Amino acid sequence: MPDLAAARRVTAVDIAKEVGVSRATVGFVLNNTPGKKISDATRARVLDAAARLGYQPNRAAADLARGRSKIILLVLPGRLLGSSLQASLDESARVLAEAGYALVTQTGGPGGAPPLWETLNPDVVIGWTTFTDDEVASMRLAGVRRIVPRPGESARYDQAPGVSEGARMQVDHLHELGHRRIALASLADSQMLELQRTRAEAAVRRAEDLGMEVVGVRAVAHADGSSADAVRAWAADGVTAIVAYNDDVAATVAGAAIAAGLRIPADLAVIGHDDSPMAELFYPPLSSVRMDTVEAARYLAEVALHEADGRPLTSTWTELDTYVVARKSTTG
Amino acid sequence: MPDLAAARRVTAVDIAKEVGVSRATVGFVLNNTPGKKISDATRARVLDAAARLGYQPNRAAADLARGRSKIILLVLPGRLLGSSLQASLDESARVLAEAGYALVTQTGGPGGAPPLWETLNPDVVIGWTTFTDDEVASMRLAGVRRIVPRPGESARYDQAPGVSEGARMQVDHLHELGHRRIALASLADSQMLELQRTRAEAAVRRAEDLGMEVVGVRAVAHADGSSADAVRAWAADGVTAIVAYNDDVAATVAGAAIAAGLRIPADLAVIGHDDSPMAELFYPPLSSVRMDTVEAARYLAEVALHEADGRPLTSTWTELDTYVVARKSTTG
DNA sequence: CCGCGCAGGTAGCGCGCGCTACTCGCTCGC
DNA sequence: GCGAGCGAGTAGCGCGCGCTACCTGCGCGG
Repeated sequence: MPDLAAARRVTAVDIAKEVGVSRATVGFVLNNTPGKKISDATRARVLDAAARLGYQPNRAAADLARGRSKIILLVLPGRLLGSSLQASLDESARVLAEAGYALVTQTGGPGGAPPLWETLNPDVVIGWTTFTDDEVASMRLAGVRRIVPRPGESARYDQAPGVSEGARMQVDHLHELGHRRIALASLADSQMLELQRTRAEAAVRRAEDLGMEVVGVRAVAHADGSSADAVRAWAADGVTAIVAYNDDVAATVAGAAIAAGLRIPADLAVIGHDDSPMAELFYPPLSSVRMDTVEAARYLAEVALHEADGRPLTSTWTELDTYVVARKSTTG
Repeated sequence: MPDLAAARRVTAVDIAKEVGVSRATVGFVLNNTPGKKISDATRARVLDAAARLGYQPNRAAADLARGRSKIILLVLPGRLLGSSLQASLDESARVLAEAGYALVTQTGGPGGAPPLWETLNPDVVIGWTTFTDDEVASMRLAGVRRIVPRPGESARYDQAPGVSEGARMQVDHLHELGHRRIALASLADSQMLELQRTRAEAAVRRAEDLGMEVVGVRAVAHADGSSADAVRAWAADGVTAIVAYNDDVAATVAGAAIAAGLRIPADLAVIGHDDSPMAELFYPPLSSVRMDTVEAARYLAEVALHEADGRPLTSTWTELDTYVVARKSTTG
């Protein structure tokens, strides 16, 4: 039964005993407490003992003493967000982990599981879009003190280039290809109405600036026949290209168009957004807009550390790089 | 500056003072401590005060005193797993939240972000597949005591019907449609080699039992030309249907086939796995295999509570319901 | 009328760590 | 020669909660 010995976790006291110093000294060494001079000899012995004994600080105790946890909660709206971001989030997590923080992401909006901030006691909660007043109240009640974007500082994200820039580029792309009469396709059952509206507005504005005609916005779902209806209406209306809210919408539209006997892109060009894996897998491959999510993820980590540790912010959200990935759904 | 008052969170001491009882009493009431008699009158006053003051127990302190956290970490292998599961995970989270537990899911395998169990101090870690010895060692070091599936109890999941049943159903479906010569398509760059192999073996075995010919397994990627090559080879080989590892693979194959001028399913039928949203959005819509993830999610919550709270297990993994969703990629 | 038992509490320790407030001894400037 | 100053460390409190060990008053049997 070696479990008897292994059962108790190694604490700072064990290290102190082992080395022959006080527990406080151990703490100072392990935390690199600034303003505390510990001789290199002692420091080395403590670190050695910690490694040898396999010391792991007790999170709960540390959190309690510190008065805050080292958890950063990222709230993403459903799976609607480009999966490329999901991927580069790993990078953020790595950076944060280096600073001792755990990045927990929660997807899914209202009606789903109860928000993790109620139970996780995160130090910072970061949202992709602004939070509703109810959500903010709930966080406050749960003791969350750092919220990004700050309640009150209204929807910075929605106004940021990263959000509407993609929509503009979709339009530019179609314009370059000679399209002059376009329509917008959005998602019917979405929690992301605000984001959709923001993008749609940006697209319409750009199209008008370029002298293009915009027939309107249509909500599309693949379950009912709404996509078939939409395609028919567009065809009758002389529309030659569709700006889709995201790649799912683009695929729905493209599928319906093919089913209706239209050729893509000759009869109807379609461009999506987010450059999800499906954009490449679809046949014909879908043109899409890719955002430099690596940069976004890096920025995310920076904001988190700024809030949690007070580190300085060196860059801004606006530097998000966005570009069109042209594929056959527009270029043939 | 009302922050001065609001800054300090409400603790059990505040409630005790407010009600005029000891802090211990407050604790007994709030935790419904079994074996402790508290009069209904006092109980009501305590609960009332707690609600009025907006009391939220301090997670860190509770975890410290209890000696364990209330976090359950679920480790999923990448985004490869059917997204339908992802959705019904909300249900598990809800059940667990009711019991006071937070369900945190981590996706992404080795090479990605450092595992959350190192920083989150979860009470239970649940994996979709078995963990490697390294992972188990890392968890042990981090102080994780409850691991599912239990290290040692080898790969129950991989042998479970839920995992290979789908592969068998893919084959059955193609057999029913009259196909007698099939091939398997798998993913090239995957962290899920074990799962792929398990499924492939199951598919081959079933096909042989049914007297079908299996040409072999080909790894396919959409980036290089491997899918086009594969389609050409299959066509030359007289293969009439493809069993794809998942919907992404199915889409890749279907796209390559269409590009090569083949008709789907007349010249080549394709069936995917997981019934991801893209299966429905693809044109032609892809037949796929759907697993009853709601049931899986419910089971997951049950296992978690069994490990954490010692609640009894009432069902087993084997009851996972699996069925084919037939669409045009096989049925025309 | 005594004492026993039990409902209904209370006092306070322990969890492991962060960190402030102290001590101690030695060097160095004048 | 002496104290100021500093490097190097220690004692121990406080964080908020779970829970054990104890305490008290009251009803009731003998």
